[in-house]
Amino acid sequence: MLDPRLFRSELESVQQQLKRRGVEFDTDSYLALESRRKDIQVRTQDLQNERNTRSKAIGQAKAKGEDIQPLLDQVQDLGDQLKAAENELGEIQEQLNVIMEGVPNILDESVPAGKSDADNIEISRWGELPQFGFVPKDHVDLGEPLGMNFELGAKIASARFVVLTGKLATLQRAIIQLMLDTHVNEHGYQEAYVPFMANADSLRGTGQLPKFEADLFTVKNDPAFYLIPTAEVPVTNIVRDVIVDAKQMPLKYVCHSPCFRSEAGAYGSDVRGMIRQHQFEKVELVQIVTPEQSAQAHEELTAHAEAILKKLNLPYRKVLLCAGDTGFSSAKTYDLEVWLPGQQKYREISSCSNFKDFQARRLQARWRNPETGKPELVHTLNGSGLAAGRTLIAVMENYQNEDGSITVPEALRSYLGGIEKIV
RNA sequence: GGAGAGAUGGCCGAGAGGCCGAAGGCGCUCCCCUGCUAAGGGAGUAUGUGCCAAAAGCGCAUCGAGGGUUCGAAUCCCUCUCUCUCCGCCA
Repeated sequence: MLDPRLFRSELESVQQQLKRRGVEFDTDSYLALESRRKDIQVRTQDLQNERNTRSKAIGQAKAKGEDIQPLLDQVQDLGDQLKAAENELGEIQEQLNVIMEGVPNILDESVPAGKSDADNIEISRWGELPQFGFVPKDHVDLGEPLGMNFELGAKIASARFVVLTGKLATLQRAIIQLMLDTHVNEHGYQEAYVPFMANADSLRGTGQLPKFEADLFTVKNDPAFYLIPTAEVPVTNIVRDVIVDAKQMPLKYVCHSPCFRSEAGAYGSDVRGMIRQHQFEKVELVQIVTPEQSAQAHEELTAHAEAILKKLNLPYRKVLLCAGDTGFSSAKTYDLEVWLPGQQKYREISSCSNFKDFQARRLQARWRNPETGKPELVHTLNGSGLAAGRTLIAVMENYQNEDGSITVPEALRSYLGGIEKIV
């Protein structure tokens, strides 16, 4: 959510900013609603003030033993007026809230113009594309003989689920372990274990609700739970309604979790293989920082995700998302795309975003600025470090041999009992 | 699942219809005193929000959440959530 004061004082500039995303903000209906809000709020508070003053007078008169009946007569219809005003105010504020919650974050200045992923800007490339003396297979063909089974996933649950058995399952676990160990031991993150279901308040805090409910799986319960689409949700909500001690900043959490996504809008895309699943494993990096730290923290966090790709010697490129492709809550996002020889394409394996104070405002996540002594909104950031399922795919495809075996990357061998090949 | 107790500011804790945005303590900040240290004295110290360009100022709201009773609710009533204790069940 953006600062409501920004709308009141710099409406035109906000409208211009939103245009960069291709969002047309209807200032007329906003202004009409806002001026009603002002009128009614002032009237409501005046009435409340009057009630408070008169009630106090009644109390004092009673204490002196005076007759309070005349005073009671004076306030007779005040209650009804007040209730009507309060109700009207509540309705208007609700309407304003719906509008405000539907407005995406203001983009960082450095975000390039553009409409779709075709306009994203490649920042850098790393690693050498592997050369094969044969036609490389994709992970589906490679995986089948090794224990990757989509039919079983469909039988047990539905399409877009997979069963991994044997060394492939272990390989994925090893990948997760390598990521966690690296981020904890080398990058200074604190490991977190969190609920994999979250309530509506938490989803609202990180921006998935109310706008993106269709992307979530709901668990029947009263009130409903949602399966987390990313560990970002529970981890970032650690600081919801919290004033963080300045000494503890920045807070850096790393969390492995399964992620559940309905992929409602993705019919027909990436139906083959493990690229786009309803359930996948991810190691997520979350940072809670002060506003002045966030730009640098964003670069660092992205580098932390890159470090995993480097350890695994997987070729990748770093992309700065353009205005049209940057997510709703994000001010600026880097994607890391790993090379998949089976597709002859770079595919997203990590998305690292700086949300600035957008999530923090919804979350009421604050820190106490020692300079002002006042609580101020924190900045939140997160990024995949990395998506484990896609990392598994990337390892399989980049490390494949002509006989269909997979060479285990050096960095993972200690996690796999020293074996060098999966056959 | 059953029985009981509870939820008040950064923390502890008083408060039982009006004098309560809330005593007292701890912590923290500033000042004074003391040659160090320890101790002592004084002042300050919730959050959100409206009017306002902003500050100042003046309001409004908030005592787990939501409803209700009342001229007036931290306080009375109802519903819910969470925490703790005991019993049962359980990885």
